Amino acid sequence: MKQSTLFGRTLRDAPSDATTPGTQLMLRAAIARPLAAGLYTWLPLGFRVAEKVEQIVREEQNRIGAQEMEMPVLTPAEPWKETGRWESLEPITFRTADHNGREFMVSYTHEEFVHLHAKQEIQSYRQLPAIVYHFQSKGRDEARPRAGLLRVREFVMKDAYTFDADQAGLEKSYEAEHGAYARTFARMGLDAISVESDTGAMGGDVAHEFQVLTEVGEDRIAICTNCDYRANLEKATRKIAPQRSPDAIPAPTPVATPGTTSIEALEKALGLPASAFLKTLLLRTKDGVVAVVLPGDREANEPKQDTHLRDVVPGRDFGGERVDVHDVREGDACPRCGGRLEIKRGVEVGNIFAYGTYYSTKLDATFLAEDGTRRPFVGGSYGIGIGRSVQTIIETHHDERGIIWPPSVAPFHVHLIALPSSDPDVRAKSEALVAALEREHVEVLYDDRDESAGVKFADADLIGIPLRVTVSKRTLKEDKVELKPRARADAELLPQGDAAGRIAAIVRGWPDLPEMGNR
RNA sequence: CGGGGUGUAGCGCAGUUGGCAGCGCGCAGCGUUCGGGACGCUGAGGCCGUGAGUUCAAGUCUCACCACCCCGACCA
Repeated sequence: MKQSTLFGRTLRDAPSDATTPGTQLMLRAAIARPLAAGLYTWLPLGFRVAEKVEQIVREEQNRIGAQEMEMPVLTPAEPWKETGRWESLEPITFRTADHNGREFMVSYTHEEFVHLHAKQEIQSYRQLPAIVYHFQSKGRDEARPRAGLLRVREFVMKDAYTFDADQAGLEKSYEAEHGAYARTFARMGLDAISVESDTGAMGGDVAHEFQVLTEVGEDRIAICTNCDYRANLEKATRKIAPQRSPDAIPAPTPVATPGTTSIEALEKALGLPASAFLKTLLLRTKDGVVAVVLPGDREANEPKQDTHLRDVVPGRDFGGERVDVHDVREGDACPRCGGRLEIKRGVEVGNIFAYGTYYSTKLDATFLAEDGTRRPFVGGSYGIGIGRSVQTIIETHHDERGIIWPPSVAPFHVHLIALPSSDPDVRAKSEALVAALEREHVEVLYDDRDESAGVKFADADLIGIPLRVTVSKRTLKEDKVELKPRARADAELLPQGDAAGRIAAIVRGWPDLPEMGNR
């Protein structure tokens, strides 16, 4: 590929609204361009990366026996209505209707439809377990897209769906996907950790997110410094210190607190720490209004009342259901081992979710079991955001000059720089080397532009292809070419004659490369 | 959805009390350069986000709207 014809130019300055380092580099290196808020176009360089990320995901799904298929972007309303999601997803989905008024949703996910297919294609327990997956665009009407490709309104997601005959089967499939995810992210150079996550409003039993810890992440993860407990803050809990015995505390007495409507004000007025207070929040839920009582130092809402009670002990002085609805913070005790919890930011690059028979019972998706009864499929779904993964790779693989792609996902293997490209000899030798490398299936971006050395090197550092090969008048004088890995500071000179072979050997030695075929 | 910010050339920005719309980079042509974002000369490129209003005169003042970004809320 000649760089002079590349569609997409590098930018010396990042647009001023690009805030994260990765977003700035993504734009500067011509990976993708914004089209509207939360909508991005992959430029050729970025598209190549996205395809490699996809291919790695594909290979790891195939490895566990998952079968690739594809379901449409536009989905009919009726199945969504059967599961109740047509209504519940209303605020965050794009909808449309055809000319006859039939309603559609831009696919948000595909549980409903894959279940309908499973119902048709799988008749017997003998056909189970089954795992299918596809790569498909998802639409989400995010109120606030942010940070380049990290949070967008349309993105390609790999989503896989497992179908099993029973809970034990589901657990096996879930484990298989969990392992596939670990291999997938490791291959693309992402240090993703698996954390316990909230199963959402859908109920369900078990869910994990694969999180890459980075400052630009929008999720907060509680991590135990002592054991392997790791959970999204949405799900995280803590060990609560035992309470003092109620017997030591006198009966509650009213304390006048006119105008004191916040815990902060109470701390000042009564000279006690926030943790000494209880506060009540009224939450409007679909089942009516619910009162929640929390320790005063958790959350920041303001109960509106001008009298407070002193010496109140939960259980003794009031009743109610004990539920875990408070937040967890840095320094809290690990619920598992009592160790210290740290809070870190992370990007959720993937999630896996065992929902059991939630969808199959609603959609009447059943199979004939060994004992002759009809049973609902026991399922799970498993997502990986492709664009978000690419952006996260950039966020975690760069230096002050530019991107440093892991070889497995780099847009090209070699960036070959002719210096100067106006020199006929340099040009001829460069093109011969490009041809020799391509014969060895090495992917080469050939900088044939009539630019100064500074511009070419700066672009090479910015674009971040793993190997930089320089063919110049200077190196040719010694009958050599220069090889410099992007990730290292030092370069070496290779004899021109076996440069192609040496470089191809390095590329073949890289682990984790996806099988892209000839390109 | 609440709060804040920004809209001027492809990108980064300046534009004074309202008085001919500018700079740097990039782009085109010519020439000199050629190992870390070279230099000279010449040039192209603008619905100043949109619409009303005030004024002799609006990039600049007023109002409304739109878009984008940031914080929060919401959300796989």
